[in-house]
Amino acid sequence: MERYREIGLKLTPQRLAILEYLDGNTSHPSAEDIYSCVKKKFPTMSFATVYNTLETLRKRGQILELTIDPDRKRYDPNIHPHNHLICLRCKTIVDVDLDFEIPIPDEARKSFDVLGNHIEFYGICDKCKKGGE
Amino acid sequence: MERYREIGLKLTPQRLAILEYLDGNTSHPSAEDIYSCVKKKFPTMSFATVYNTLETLRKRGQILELTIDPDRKRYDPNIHPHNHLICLRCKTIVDVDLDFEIPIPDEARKSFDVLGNHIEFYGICDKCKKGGE
DNA sequence: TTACTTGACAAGAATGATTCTAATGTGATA
DNA sequence: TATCACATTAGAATCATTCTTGTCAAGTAA
Repeated sequence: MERYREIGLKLTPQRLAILEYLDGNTSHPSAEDIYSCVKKKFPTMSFATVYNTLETLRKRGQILELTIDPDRKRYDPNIHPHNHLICLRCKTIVDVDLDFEIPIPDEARKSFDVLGNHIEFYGICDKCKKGGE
Repeated sequence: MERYREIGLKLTPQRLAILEYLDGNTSHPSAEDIYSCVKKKFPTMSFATVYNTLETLRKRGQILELTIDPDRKRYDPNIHPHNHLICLRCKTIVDVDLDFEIPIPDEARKSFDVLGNHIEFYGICDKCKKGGE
């Protein structure tokens, strides 16, 4: 946790609660998920604090902002290169840790500095397969 | 264009204008982009019509809804399997047509019906590289 | 060609995620 | 322990998207 102070973050109780919630969390929570959980401990917690903290962490490369869910942004504290699989029905996201060798296409390199890539797998999870029509 | 009638779409002038705008369009427009262009021809065009039409096309597999842009949904009339590269600054999206063999990981298959995948490349485009700070 | 039916359209309100504002509070440092 | 830069709060504002309701028109069949 000290590493956060080292990158110039003030460690407020609210931030620590958010960091603790995120630490090791593989549920790819939304801002709302984080807010409603941390609010239990800090009833005066504001949505703005959640968004501010997430943005600060993102800018310092401590979390990933995922765009795979069409309804809302999702956040991932695992910053090692990995990929994701989302259920198109319930929007559950799971990690896909296999490492694929994706060559950066010349076509792309011509006019872009390509910084990275991310593979989105999509499908239907078991739960939705059984429950849903 | 007749193919749209065949899949049960009523071909209204508004829809034809939207379809014409999308046909061969590789700019990955947002709903706003589509609206503001088509509105020139149909000044009474409503946003709801754009969204309704896009949703109808999507449900029938005639367009792709892209989630790669964190700010808004983007639409792609090219439904052949392909990937995308986005500029993190200006959100320009270009097609990456190379076909990668992405094996569906067992880990994922265990608890999901995996239906497909999509690779997002991200970087900075030449224009932003020069213009931006 | 006409009338019918179903689905599409328009206008604007509503929703909901996210961002902004302005006033107040507080870690970290010296 | 005082200071200051930055964080927090509450609530308003924004903006993409969806919904509602009344009207209209494409496609079909007579």
